[in-house]
Amino acid sequence: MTASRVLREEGGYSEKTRVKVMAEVERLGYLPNRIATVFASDKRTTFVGVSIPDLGNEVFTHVLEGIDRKLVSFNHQTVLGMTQHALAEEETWIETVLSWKPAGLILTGRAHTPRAVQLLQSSNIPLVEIWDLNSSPIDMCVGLNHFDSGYDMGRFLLSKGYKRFGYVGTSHDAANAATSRLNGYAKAVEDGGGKLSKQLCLNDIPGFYPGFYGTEQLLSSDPNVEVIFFQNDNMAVGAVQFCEAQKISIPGDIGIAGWGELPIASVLPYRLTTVQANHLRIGQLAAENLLLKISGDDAQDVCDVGFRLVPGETV
Amino acid sequence: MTASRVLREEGGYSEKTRVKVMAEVERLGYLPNRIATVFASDKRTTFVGVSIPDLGNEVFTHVLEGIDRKLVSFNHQTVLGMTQHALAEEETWIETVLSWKPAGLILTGRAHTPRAVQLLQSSNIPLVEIWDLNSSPIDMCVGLNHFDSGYDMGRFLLSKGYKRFGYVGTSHDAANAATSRLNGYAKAVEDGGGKLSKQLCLNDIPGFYPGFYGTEQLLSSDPNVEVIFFQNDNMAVGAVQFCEAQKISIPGDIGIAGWGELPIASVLPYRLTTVQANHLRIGQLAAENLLLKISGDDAQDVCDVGFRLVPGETV
DNA sequence: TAGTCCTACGTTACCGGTAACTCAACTCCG
DNA sequence: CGGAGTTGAGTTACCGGTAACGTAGGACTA
Repeated sequence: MTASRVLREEGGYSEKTRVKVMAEVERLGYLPNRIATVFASDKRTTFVGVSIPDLGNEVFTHVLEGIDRKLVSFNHQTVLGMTQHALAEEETWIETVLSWKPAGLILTGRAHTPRAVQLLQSSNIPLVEIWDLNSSPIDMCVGLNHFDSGYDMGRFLLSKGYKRFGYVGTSHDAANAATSRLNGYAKAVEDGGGKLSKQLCLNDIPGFYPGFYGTEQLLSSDPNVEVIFFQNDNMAVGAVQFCEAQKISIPGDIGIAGWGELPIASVLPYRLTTVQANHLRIGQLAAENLLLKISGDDAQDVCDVGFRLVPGETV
Repeated sequence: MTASRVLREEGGYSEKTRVKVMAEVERLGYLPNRIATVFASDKRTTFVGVSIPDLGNEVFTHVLEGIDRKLVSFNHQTVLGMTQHALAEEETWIETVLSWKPAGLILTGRAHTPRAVQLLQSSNIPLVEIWDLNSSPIDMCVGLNHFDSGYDMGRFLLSKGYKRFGYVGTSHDAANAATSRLNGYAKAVEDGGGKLSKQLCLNDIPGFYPGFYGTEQLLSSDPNVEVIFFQNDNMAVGAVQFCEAQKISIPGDIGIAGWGELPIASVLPYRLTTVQANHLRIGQLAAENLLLKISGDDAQDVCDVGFRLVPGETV
């Protein structure tokens, strides 16, 4: 018991005893069994479950990095969950992770199975839903309004005089955030009297090459599209490469817009039209708020990190 | 006790009892406490600690994805550790993770602090060191020979007639694997009578933009360099963009070579000279071998996944 | 029919910490 | 100098599972 007190620096022991205990620790190469600690006092582990749709989508690696950096600096560990965009997978993962008594959870997306919601509520664990803003989260929420960002992009493109619009995305869509963007975009186009003449949902990750062949597909099925909004910047860059290869002039023949301001954008010879979203910041804020709740402090329930439309030279 | 047996499907109970137990489980919304299980029978958790240098380096997100996919399909969970390329950070992380009784560990890199090695050995936990091949691993190893890949690139570039060589990398270097490549490259250049006239180590992540400004720095300090080998493809693409912006012809004025065959390469209008390494495969193999050891089976101690030099049009 | 085995279920102790309590010795004060 | 408070250390019970063992009663066998 005295050794336990010394190791927890809880006080109630003399310096002489402390030295003796530490000497034994050293001699035995003693490593505490944290499992026993959690078990004993019905505490939680220092694990934080973090579910993201997948790592193939560059956007989420930035979010994850923001989360992990913050968690580590407060002595917590990230337990990864890749849900592959399937709510059923998420539910299974939540159940597993909860059985390990995590300190908290961070979930990407606001949609969950009813049973998952029930598990989360009854577990009473601090929880942050990230990515898509949710004004009534289960517990807390950090994100941005994807619908609005799509709507703003639609209005911006309309203001540039475009009439026939296209969209290319993938099924790798975090909790339908990209679909929200598409919906906002479609609404703006409709409100402004334009026509969303073609939209494509590829069964692929939203990377460079899907942007490349997605553009090819879209243009071959509807050559009259004047501007294409992509799920993210990497896809848009793939599109730009396709157009260059095909001698299609940008923005002369076609306009290209991306989303997310990914690293590739920084080395292009022109400014890509895109929406800037601070992915790292979402991760950091989510982890910060979670840590506040974990340590019993108050945290803001809903955090809107916002977005910024970047008018570029590709439209 | 009977309930415990039913839930573990261990046998030794009647169908009638099983139904009764399951009904109670349902009624109470009972979730087993896995912490108690681990504690009780001195078993291990289903966590696998995975340390990678950082997520900003795209290469490792692929490795991580390979690992996690495999682990999840065998009911294990990934506990992330970003060591930020610091052995001291790794040691701290190892100590923390070990105290949670993980089923196994996967570490990026072969260099560890002496204390870390001692902790790992005495914990007697299945362990895979990945990335750089190590013929005498602590336990197991999956990777490729980075020195050789650099050497081969050096020889290949020599065979193309280059005399003055450059290198641009970053300090974000997984366990000095990139440094091994540089050493191999330098050796080849020396052996072949060329001159490694300038090498740069940027304090940044090995991404597009560092490739861009790294090229600028290198060329301004030594304009006579004829070919540059980059830490990875993303940096090389940044370099290509820099050269296009400056109207420097590739491969006419300068040769560019990357490493790793990253996704961006698939949409470029020319084939980038690079080394192909199957990152996803490294992750999968590492997880596979680890799971074998965890379940008590034999696993290959050293796995060389190899590499393949891709002669492109940029040299 | 007695002895043996098997099945289904129950009992006990234990894993390694810690909360809550007890207690001796020492300090401090009016 | 006696009673109250403080300090450092020890004792006990408990967290929620499971290993190991115990046992009643039915089936099977010699």
